[in-house]
Amino acid sequence: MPISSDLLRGYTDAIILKRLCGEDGYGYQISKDVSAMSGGQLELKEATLYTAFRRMEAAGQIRSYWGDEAVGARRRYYSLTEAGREKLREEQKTWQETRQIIDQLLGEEDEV
Amino acid sequence: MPISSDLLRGYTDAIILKRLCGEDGYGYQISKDVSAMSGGQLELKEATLYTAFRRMEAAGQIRSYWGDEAVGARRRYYSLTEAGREKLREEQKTWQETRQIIDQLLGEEDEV
DNA sequence: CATAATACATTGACAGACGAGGTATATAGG
DNA sequence: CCTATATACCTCGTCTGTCAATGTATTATG
Repeated sequence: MPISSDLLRGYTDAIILKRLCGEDGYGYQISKDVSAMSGGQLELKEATLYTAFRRMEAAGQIRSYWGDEAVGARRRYYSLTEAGREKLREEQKTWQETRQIIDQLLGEEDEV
Repeated sequence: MPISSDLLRGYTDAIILKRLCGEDGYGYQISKDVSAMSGGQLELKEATLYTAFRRMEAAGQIRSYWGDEAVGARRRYYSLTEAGREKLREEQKTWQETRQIIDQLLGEEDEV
């Protein structure tokens, strides 16, 4: 049973930025990478993915360029900008805070 | 700087259910309790709160009744149903999984 | 007697997620 | 050769949760 995407709302961007942190990537690949990294539990839907790319490119957090594949379908690669790197740092910090608060507010399962 | 509620999206219900787990409560009180329990970092906005009450009551997770205050403004109290208790357990479990996945996908701040 | 705190509630706008639909290329199997 | 599958891109319209704005009423405080 995959994780409800509604619970991930707001973290899509951060997850993509983190993936782009090491090296550039393209949509389909990023989707598969994230899926693999979560043990198949999280799957970024295509519509969600491309919406995020548009949003982040408009915000100057990523840049895109077409790959020069000789064969196969064309790929649009994305790379992190300095603003994107900064955004990622912020998001990671926010996540730590958010995590702590929810932990505190939800308590332990055996307390119910 | 309070936590963006957009990052909490989907957890509002769970947070309220958890608060109602110990004893019944009314809107304004729950709002203040949650605020206090988060060290003032999370504030459930009124519109969000009442939307959540309607949603959860319709789903049979909570029940409501008017208090019998002799003085002061009337209060509508909410209590957890068995379905609500079950829902809370599920949400807590989901949170543990979600937390782990995001941790894994976002990595450490100093890795950026 | 005005202000603030308590306490309830609704409406309409906004933003993110995503199902459904579309395009095109390459490969493997029958 | 044809079909199915995988790769790879994209958009439109819908749904849902959040929240600013707005409204009501009661009680206490200065």
